[in-house]
Amino acid sequence: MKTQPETLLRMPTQDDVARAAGVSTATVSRVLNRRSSVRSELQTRVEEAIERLNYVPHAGARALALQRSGTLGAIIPTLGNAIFAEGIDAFERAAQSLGYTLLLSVSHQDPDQEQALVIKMIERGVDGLLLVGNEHPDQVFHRLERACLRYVCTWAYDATATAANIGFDNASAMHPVVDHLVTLGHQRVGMLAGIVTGNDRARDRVRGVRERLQYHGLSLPESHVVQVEYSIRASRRAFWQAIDNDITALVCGNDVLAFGALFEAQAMGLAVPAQLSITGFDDLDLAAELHPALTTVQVSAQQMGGTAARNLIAAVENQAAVASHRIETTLCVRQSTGPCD
Amino acid sequence: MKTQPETLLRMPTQDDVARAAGVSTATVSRVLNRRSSVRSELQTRVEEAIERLNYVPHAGARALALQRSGTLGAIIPTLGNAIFAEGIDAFERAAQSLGYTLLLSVSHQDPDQEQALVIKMIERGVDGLLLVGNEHPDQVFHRLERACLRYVCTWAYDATATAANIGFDNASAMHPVVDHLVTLGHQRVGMLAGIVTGNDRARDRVRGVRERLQYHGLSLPESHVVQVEYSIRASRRAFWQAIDNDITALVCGNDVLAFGALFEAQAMGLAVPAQLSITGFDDLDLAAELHPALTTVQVSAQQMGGTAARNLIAAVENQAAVASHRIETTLCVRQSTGPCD
DNA sequence: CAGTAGATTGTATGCGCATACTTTGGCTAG
DNA sequence: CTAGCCAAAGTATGCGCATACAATCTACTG
Repeated sequence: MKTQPETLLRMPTQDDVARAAGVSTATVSRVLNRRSSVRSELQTRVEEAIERLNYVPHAGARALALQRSGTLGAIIPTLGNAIFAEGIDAFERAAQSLGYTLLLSVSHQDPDQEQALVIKMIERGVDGLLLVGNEHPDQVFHRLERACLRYVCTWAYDATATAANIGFDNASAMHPVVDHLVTLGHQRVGMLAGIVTGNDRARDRVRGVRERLQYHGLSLPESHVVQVEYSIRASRRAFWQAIDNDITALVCGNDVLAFGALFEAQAMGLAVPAQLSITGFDDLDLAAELHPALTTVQVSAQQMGGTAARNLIAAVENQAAVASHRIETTLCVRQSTGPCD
Repeated sequence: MKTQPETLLRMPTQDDVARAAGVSTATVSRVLNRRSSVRSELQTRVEEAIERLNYVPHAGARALALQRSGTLGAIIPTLGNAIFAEGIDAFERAAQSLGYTLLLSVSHQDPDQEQALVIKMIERGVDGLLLVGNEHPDQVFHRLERACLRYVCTWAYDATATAANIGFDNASAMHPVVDHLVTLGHQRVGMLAGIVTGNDRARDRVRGVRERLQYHGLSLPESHVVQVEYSIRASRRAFWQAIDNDITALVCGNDVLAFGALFEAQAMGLAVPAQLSITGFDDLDLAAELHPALTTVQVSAQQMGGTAARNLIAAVENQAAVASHRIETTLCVRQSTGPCD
């Protein structure tokens, strides 16, 4: 008694549902999209058929007909950095709650790669795109504009940027750090920075430290800035180079670098903060738990990711421009900083 | 002299390219897909037109015509856990290098949510799907089978599982840990475990510890197992409850819990490992940097993610079943474990 | 009771692409 | 010199869905 026509050979389509429910495909579509009234009897008949057949609409076909995909894209430098993972987690959550799916790609800090990924995203027809930082190849912006694709640059806030920004001012976020150190009496400050090439956030943080030191009549010579790859290991190795110039305070471009500096200092018997003050940036969970707990700049990646998703989606759905948003940062003073000598 | 017909109103289509190059759409398609020979003169004419118009193929339409989307999906519990972030990073990288794009969703440990996300993934027409763990609602498996969708369960390896597994045996990975502790003379062992509900990995780790202790003639009573949410903070709070039963060694279900235990012990003046040995699981970067460095189980999330992507894609492209793969784990003995008293 | 606005439902079309099938043109073998 | 063949290009169709438009049916209004 095998009378199933075509089992498993093909995913059921709207047409199959229509036939099973004894209605037209238009009615099925209407039930699915609730954009038009359908007699409740037919409604349930269709719903039952959908259930029975395990029907699932085909997003590709939908995108083709609707000219919208219901997806949001994100291109980030890496997932290895906890702060990006956290931001993307929030971005995905907000997107999901508004019915959008996340397309995620990782550029590994390579501009060419990033450009290729942007094209991929356009192909995929994402409705909105999240990028990290304001520094991208011109071609990237051209293509995005050309495709009329809404996008937002995150992790940075620059009032003069042409792109929508959702983030914080990486330079001025460093000012309170410097103020804090100067108040504690520090005069010779060094910096363990992230790699600056192609990374406006890292560069702006260095700039912020330098400009604020100058404001206080101090300086941050190039020789006092050491660039390090993002890892505790690398940071530990670079630590000695960074404190070469008998410095009393070390500002780190992010928490991971600060962790490395702290561990290395402790391992070598350099007392923190008695002999050296150390600061971080990001306020990762770990920062508050260490001994001494790390003085650092807190920034809500959660809020940033969530806002980015919501603003992008609002822009898409209202045919409007993406709204920029400045995220606040806060200096968390803990025990890794103390008075100079 | 404005003679551009329809600028920016519409993305260019294959048709526009064909017209611009003076060929048919079929030829454009052939150039794009290189599946059939085209005279080199036409080839370049088409390529120039593509370049000139900034043409980008529409993935939705492509998926519709090809019945394949060129995307891989992944549904993970959270990105907040560094080890998942690392695994997904590798998964994405491998997928990207083979021409696939990643669709990522986060279930936040909610089975209903997960099921809804699986349906979303089917809608999106992903060619393959990565799940975490072997424990999922029946409906999830039914739907995946029904959709003839290749999928793989990661972070676990169970030879008896029906689904393809790419991961490690969470229970036996714990055996060397127990052996190590027993060799050091520990008799009373406690465990700080992850929340076990709906999490077969966490449960298997507890089981592994228990069965191995029994193998050594020891035991792990329920009262010696404390379940904790994944965070240093939560771990610190639960620490005292966990070592209540004058235990000499504390096995933690993951590194983050171990970090919390270690910090709390140190903060309260409990010497590690002199008074208490602590072990972790995952071997996060931080584990090796702490003082004392953490004895933990190393597992290559990198390898797991990469293998998952490659096996999924191979299965898709060869119309074959997904190959399971067992990942090795290694016990890294460091300084957080020592002889009992 | 005829007529009509309004509510439902059905029909037909196009979204952009890949490809089966068809046509064209250049060659070779007989 | 011509039938026959192969390569290259074009034509036409369908993938699954949403929706404009057409058709039908309902319930009132005058």
